[in-house]
Amino acid sequence: MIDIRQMRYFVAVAETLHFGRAAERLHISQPPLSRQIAALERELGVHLFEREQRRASLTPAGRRFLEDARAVLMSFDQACRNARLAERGEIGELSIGFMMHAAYTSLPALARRFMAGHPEVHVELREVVPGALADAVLSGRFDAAIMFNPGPIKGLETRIIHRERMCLALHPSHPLAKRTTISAKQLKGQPLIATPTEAAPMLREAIVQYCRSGGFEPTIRLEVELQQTIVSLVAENLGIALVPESMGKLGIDNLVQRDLQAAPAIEHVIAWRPGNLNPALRPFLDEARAVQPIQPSSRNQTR
Amino acid sequence: MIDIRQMRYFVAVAETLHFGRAAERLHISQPPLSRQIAALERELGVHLFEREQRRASLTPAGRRFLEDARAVLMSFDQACRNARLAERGEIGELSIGFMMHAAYTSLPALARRFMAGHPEVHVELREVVPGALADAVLSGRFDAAIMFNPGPIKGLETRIIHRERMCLALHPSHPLAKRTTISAKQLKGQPLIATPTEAAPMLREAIVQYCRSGGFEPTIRLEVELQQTIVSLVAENLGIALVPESMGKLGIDNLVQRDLQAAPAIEHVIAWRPGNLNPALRPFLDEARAVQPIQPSSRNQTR
DNA sequence: CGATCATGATACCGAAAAGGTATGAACTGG
DNA sequence: CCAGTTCATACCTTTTCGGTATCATGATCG
Repeated sequence: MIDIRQMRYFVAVAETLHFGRAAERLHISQPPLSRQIAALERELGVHLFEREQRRASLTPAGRRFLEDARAVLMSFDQACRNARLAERGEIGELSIGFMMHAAYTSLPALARRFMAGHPEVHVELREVVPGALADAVLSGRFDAAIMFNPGPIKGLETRIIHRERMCLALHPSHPLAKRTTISAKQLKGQPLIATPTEAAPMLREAIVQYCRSGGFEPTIRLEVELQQTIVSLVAENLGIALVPESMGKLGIDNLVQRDLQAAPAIEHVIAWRPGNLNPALRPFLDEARAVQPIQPSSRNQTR
Repeated sequence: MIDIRQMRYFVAVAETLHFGRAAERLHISQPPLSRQIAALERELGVHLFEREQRRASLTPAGRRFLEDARAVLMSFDQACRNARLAERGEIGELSIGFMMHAAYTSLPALARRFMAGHPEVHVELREVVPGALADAVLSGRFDAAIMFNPGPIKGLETRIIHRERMCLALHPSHPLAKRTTISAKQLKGQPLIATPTEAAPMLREAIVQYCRSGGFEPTIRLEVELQQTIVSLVAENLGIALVPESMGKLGIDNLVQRDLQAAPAIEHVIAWRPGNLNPALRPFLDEARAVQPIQPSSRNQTR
């Protein structure tokens, strides 16, 4: 009968694609590992690895099984942890990743509500650059994360919890600061400050798209990872930036914000891995429902 | 080390609360089972059962573990099945439960779209009385179901896919048939035909609520399980009924529908068990997103 | 109240399975 | 063609599992 150990062995081999190193990682010797994998393939009736010429690789069925096996192992381990935590009355620990923008918008209310309602849960909040959040949730590093809406990602469930418009941040002395509303065309030729694609892909994409709607490719003069740095640089008059409106809450001197015509909106979502058995996750997501953005669906839903 | 077999044993004992019968179900004798459970408790460091005087019962931690263990076992078995299916190129089988109302509204488009995009998936569609759907999904009988919105249910994720108003169905000769719009008050004293609470709790609830808003308790003269029967009986002039507007699509003779003032709306949701590893489920849910009801959230979401 | 029954735990044994070492087979690369 | 790498096989030892027999405890009933 197939058991969880064989799954662990399989994942180790699938991740290293090397029986020797996988065995090392599992603290067993190589021959038993080979035998267990062979037994697993025999019992499943499925070829998981392609063994051609000293190089192991996954078959399509193996890739499928790797995905599932990872999820099963995480659930399995979490189930054991849950039992121990439940025994001690600590219903759980919850680790939430978020990007800086959330710290000024949806996160504070959400965290406050949840922690008030669940005092026995230890909550870990950790700020990370937006681009790293999806992977961190998938790998189990975080139980949930607040990030820009990345569209559908395999293995992630998301729900929109905040939506805000972008605006233009600039130095008070900047010529464009005289206007109340600025159109995309007027940005042509202006030196922009923005995050690199890796740090916040969706935000960067929104900025580029908006510029294209004005008929030009944006000139990104400076790339910096942190949003705080972007606005400080704008306040130093080193360029202008398209930022979410909530950045105004930073209260930075020598910085003004102006409306954009047909301003692009950017959505914050809460993302989690379905199948995550952390008992504290579900109530947290339920709280997140309550802080949903201004959109009729949240009024109409009875849930 | 804890393994999947011990989890299976635990679930069997937890479900029967009887070591002897659990052992029988597992096709082993009782002593090894006792030993495995004891080992599991020792390795977890958690008391799962309260053994007092010939009666085994679950501790709170045991209940928690039972829930998780069931989910883990389902995922585990599905992972093995997935591997076999993937090997054969049949990416999957998907079984969908639905209530009769969905057959005239959201289901046809959804099923057609999904099957067109996933010809290799074998889809099983099965009609069931609405009240049985939630349990059928939780038990794994169906991968997903289309039902009336039951509000939050532990272990179920739901998404609204259809919303329609209720209307009044009556025989053309009925006095109320002369009016175009009927208020709740005017229904007072009228003999209603409706489903019993067990068959369609949410529908029944909506009807009762609407009558109360008219200041009276409804008189349900006839209770029948099937919606088709309800409208036939109305066509036989045995009473009137509050039914979803889409029932008109049945095209029944001697039946007319009239608008209700402040008509209650009833929502259809698609429900599934998060953690269900069936590879065909995710694409099906994605298709379901596309047939979301007339509500801004579906227009605004980029996903 | 004592005999009997029901139920889970313990003791002990043989069988199955897991892991370890040594070694073989197949391929690579100089 | 030989050394090196990498996975598979052979064989042995240890562990673990399930089975039978039996015990301890509390319930049930005449």
